Formats: sequence, structure tokens, C-alpha cells
Amino acid sequence: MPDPTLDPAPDPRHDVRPTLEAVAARAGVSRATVSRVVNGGAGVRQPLVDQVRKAVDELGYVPNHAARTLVTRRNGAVAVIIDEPEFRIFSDPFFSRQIRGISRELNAHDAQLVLLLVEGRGDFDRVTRYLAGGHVDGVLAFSLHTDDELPAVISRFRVPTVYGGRPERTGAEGGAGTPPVPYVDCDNRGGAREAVRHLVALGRRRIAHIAGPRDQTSALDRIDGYRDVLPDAGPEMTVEGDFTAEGGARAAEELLDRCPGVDAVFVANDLMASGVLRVLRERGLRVPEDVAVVGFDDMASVAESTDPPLTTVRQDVEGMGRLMVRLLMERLDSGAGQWPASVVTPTELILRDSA
Amino acid sequence: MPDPTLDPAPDPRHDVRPTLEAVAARAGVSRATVSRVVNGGAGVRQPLVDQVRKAVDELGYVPNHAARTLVTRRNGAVAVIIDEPEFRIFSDPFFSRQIRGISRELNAHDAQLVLLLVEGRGDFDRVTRYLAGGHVDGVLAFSLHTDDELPAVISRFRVPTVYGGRPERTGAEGGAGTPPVPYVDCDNRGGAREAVRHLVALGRRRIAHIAGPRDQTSALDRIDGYRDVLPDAGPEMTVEGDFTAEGGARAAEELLDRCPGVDAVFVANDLMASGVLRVLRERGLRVPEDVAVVGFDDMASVAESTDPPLTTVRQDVEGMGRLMVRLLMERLDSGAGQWPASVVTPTELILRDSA
DNA sequence: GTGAAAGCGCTAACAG
DNA sequence: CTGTTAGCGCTTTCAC
Repeated sequence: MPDPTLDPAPDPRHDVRPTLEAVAARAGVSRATVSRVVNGGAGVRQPLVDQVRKAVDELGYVPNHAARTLVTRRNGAVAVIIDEPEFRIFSDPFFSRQIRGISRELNAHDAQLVLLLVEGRGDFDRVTRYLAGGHVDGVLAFSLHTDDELPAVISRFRVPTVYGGRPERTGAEGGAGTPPVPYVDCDNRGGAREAVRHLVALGRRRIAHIAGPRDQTSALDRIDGYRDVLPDAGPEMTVEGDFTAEGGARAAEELLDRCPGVDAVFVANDLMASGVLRVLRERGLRVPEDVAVVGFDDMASVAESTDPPLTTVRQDVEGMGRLMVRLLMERLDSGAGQWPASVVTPTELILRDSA
Repeated sequence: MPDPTLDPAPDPRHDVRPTLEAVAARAGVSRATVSRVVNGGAGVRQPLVDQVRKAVDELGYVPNHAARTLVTRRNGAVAVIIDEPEFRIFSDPFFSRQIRGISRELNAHDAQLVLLLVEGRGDFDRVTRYLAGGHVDGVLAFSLHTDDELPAVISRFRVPTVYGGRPERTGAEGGAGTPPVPYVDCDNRGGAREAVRHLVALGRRRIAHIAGPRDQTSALDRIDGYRDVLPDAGPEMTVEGDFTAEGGARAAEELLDRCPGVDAVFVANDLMASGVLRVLRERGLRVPEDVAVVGFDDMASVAESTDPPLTTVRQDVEGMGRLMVRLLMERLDSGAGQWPASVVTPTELILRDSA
């Protein structure tokens, strides 16, 4: 018995929220019946359903999630894990859009989005513990780098997962007993091919590529696309950037110093392309007259506001986010048996003024 | 190099997660003792503590969150509610940064981040139900507009909340019985003053303002700051934009048509300022020679890559996110009694080339 | 200091 | 169809 003289501050969390019991009493039925009604009302006679619904409304009953999870072993939540160094998430609208798509689709499935941002080893352990705790039904994992340990952890805890972007080890390459790894990615290689072919069709002869960091499969795939069309381009025609505007500018400087005769550049993302345009302008080179530029992503905030507006390869980021959720839900609903297939979404070349 | 701490390959039977009971059996103690150890180990003799810890490690025990929540009524999760029409979150790095700060601080407090994106009435009901369900210990709410209903819902369910950005109705204005509304915001008005004073010091005489949407307090506060310095500026010198680059461009067109003699513009955010710069360039006006431009936010991806780089008012977005979490945690730890005070963080004028 | 026992609110057999 | 009865895994008095 608490000492009344202490007069403990009332805690709002302990507000008496009505329970199933209360609703049952009010409706004059058993807890089980109320439970059935709350969960869809299948197999309950209509008059009773109405009685219960009425009681629920009058009491403002809302099921206790923790109690439900405890018995069903389902928590109605999905973790989104983004493992990305600070500089990118700070400046890249990519994640906002992807998350928007995920959020929408998750809402449609009545599931919650738990956001896990990973920045280093410490965070990594924390996420590991979280997954081990089985707090989420599934995982959507992003921005994996080729040296990432996350897939290992995820597969160790057998948490149903869908990756955003092709992970380094695909199912086909996995060792024995390794389940396939479902992912959603855009057709990076095909999109890159289309971009470079466009440059070729424009009559450009010395087409360079400013690539993304080689520890990301999207960057590698775009390089492959470039090489598909230009198998004979020398290695000096490809410079590696870091997907930031500043990195793009640095890469452009290096490229122009190295190959002054370049008349076109396929840049692996729009952010870098904006840096490239800046350098080109500083050097007095006209775009697209002297040098044509094509980006990748079609990040509206960047591509539409550069000078000149950027011709670029569009990928449907939001759609990819939604697709990831659908694949995961498919997996969850199928019991643990079925692994959904990966999906590669098409890209589209958007013509503006830079090429 | 693999980290050995990740290695303690736990019980091979992954599907059966060990419970307190199992740990107790293994350590030769009661469930209660294990519980005490797991929760800090206060009041348990050292040898027993060690035994239990050992058993926990060997079994790879991780507490079941749902069970714990059920009895403690604490879920160790905080909801971040962002109520923003799609166009902004799609193009504004602001949210990414704010969320990064929140995520970091939440991690430090061992709490989870549940992201709730609100886009319309339907979503609104869903969020309401979620909060009513008491699934989170607290709420961090963003991007409130003056006509927003969220504060009403939040206050109805008494969920501890901290707002990002000053809500329309502050505690001081609230009616009787309405608790004060703690928020974290930057000094919008002071920052705007500093920006405009800088323009004045530059010798500019016809200083215009391109404002944000009037249903957001940050936009209103920046207008106030502009007027503080220039109380005699005519109403034609202020044009309302929508915080997007495109909207900034439109506003600039309107402004230049209306007041051709303008020699400086204080723009309410960097995104709009980038649109303004584009229009200025298109009209053959040099920046800063003919027209000086100052933005607001110091969004690196925008301000550093415009031509010329943008002089702007910096606000510490990540720091504000962290601060919000700290205020909320303070509130949570203090029982229900204390309401933390709001915090207004300082801004800083960053000089680049546009003014 | 430690253990036994009573639930937290809900679902899911199993009876009736 | 509906009610009864067990727990889900954990914390928390309350005895010892």
C-alpha cells in the first residue's frame, strides 16, 4: 500500500484505459467475444457484434498492443535500417523519398515503421541487439556497402528481410544453406547504358564517366553499363567520386586535367553532376555545347535547378520503397516458407538541357 | 577484422528464444533474481550476479520487450510525427538532418524511433488511434501548420510531447488547464534581423523579402525579423513563396516585375533562394553586384552549390533534434510533474558570395 | 538478499 | 456460436 502522505504525482501513462474486460462487462458478453469482434468479428452473431461495437465506442477502447504481441508473437512493426555515413543522408533527398514510399505502404498494411540509423560499430551492436530481441516482424535494409556486416547479422537471426539496392552477395552466389536475399533495385546498368547511348547518339566521341564509390553495387553497376556501351574507353576516362556535389567537382577537376578533350560526361548521380556543372562553368566550358552532361537519379531538387537543367536517368525511388514493403509482407504472410523474388525496376532517361 | 563480441553464437535453436525461466534454471536461481540482475542487479549479491550474467551470455538471452511493456507500461519508444505535404519532404534535406539528430540522442537514451508520416485526414485518424493505443512513451511533433489539429489530439491523450518549431498556440497563450507546450526552435526572428541588418550594412536601400507560407510560424517569425529592421518597407516589398525552389523563382518574378529597383532580397529559406538566383541570372542581373541575396537554413547541399554560393543564416538542425529528445526525456523521467521549458537556439550568419 | 506468487491485457484452444 | 480456461514473459509486492 503506497503511503498516501507522499502524494505521488499522477502519471498519465497509468491512466485507466479500458480493457477487454471492461468492454465485455459493459456489453454483457465474455472477453473472448469482445476479442473476436475487435479482430474482425468473424463467427459472432450480428446483434452481439453491434452490442460490443457500441461498448467499444462508448468506452473508447483501444487494444493494448503489448499484450497482443505477447501472445501472437507479432508486433506489427518493421525496422528500416539505414547504414550510411553521415554526409550522404545529410544531403541526399533519396532517403526521404524512399522512406516516404515505405511509410505509405506500411500504413496500408497497418504496420509501424521503426527507424534504425546506423553510423558505426557501436550502433551496429545496438541494432544487433534490437534484432535479436525480436522486436520487429521484418527488416528493410539500405545502403549496404560491400564490406557490410549487417547481412550476416540479419541472416544469423533469421529476421525476414528485404534489401534496398542489390547487396554484394546475391542469393545465387550464397553458400549452401544460405537463403536467397530478396532485394529491390532499379536497373542501374540498363539506365547507365541508356544514358551513354544517348551521348553517343548526340555524336559525342570522348565520353567520360564519373563513378560513385566502388563499395556500392549501384556505382559498380553503373560503371558496367558505361562499359557495355564503351568497351574501349580507357581507364583514364573513369574517375571515382563519392556521390556528393563536392566530390563530383573534385572528380571533374581531375578528369579535365587528365583528359582536356572530353566532350561528354556520364555522372553516376545528380548531386555529383551539379558539382561537375559548376567546375565546367568555372573553366569556361559551355554545357552542352562543349561538354554534354548526363546524371542519374532525377532528384528534382537538384536536376531541375542546376544551370542548365540536368538530363538524367530517373529511377522511381518511392515506388521502390513501396515494393520493398510489399515483398516483405508477402514473405511475412506466407509463413516462413516462401522467399519472394527480387525485383529490378526500370529507369527512364529524362531529357533536359545538359545533354 | 571480425569483432569477437558479435560471435557468441547463441543457442542453436534460434526459433526458441530463451526466457527468464531458462536463465533462472541454468543459473540455479529464481526468475525474480534474474530479473533483478537484468535490470541493473541492484540488491543482489555479487556471486549470484555473476552466475546470472554468465547464464545470460551462454543462452544469448534477450528480454522480451512486449512482456516487459505489459507490466511496466513503458515501451521505450518515441514517435516522431511529421505532418508535411509531400512536396517538401521530397526535396528538403531539413528532415533528414533533424531526424539524424533525434536518432542519435534517442540511441543514447536507449529508445526506439517510430516514424509517423502524416499526409492527410486518413493518416491523421491512424495516428490518433496509434497515440490513443499508448504505444509510445512520448511524441516529437514537427511541421505544424497553424490550422493543424494534431496538438489538440495530442493534448487530449496526454502524451508527453515536444514540438519542433514553435506551434501557433504557445503555453502562455493557452487557456486555463492547458499545459504549456514545450518546443525547440531556432531564433527565426533574430536570424532574420541579422540577415537584413547585413544587407543594410552593405549599403542596400531597397531590400525585399521573399517569405515562406504564412501558415508556418517560422515563416511568420522571419517576416517579423525583416520588419523589425525595416519597419517602413512597403507591403509590395514582401512576396510569399512556398519554401520550394520553384516557388522562390515564381516569387522572384513577381517581385522583380513589381519593384524593378530592388537591390537586395532576404529569402526565407535556401531552397527558395536557389530559385531566386536562377531568375536573377535569367534576367541578366548580377549577384551580388546588382542584387544581393541572403537565404536561411544553410542547407549545405543547396547553399554551397548555388552560383554564386549563398550567404545565409545557419540554424543547427541536428542540434535542435537532439535537444528535443533531451527535453522529452527530461519530462518522462520527472514523472508527469515537470514540463520542460521551451528552447530557442541561436542562429549564425554565414557569409559567402551572394551578399 | 532471495524466492513464491500474483497478475499486466490479450488470444486461442477447448468445452458447452 | 459463445464462454471458460490457460497461459504469453516479465516485474513486483510480499513473505521468508
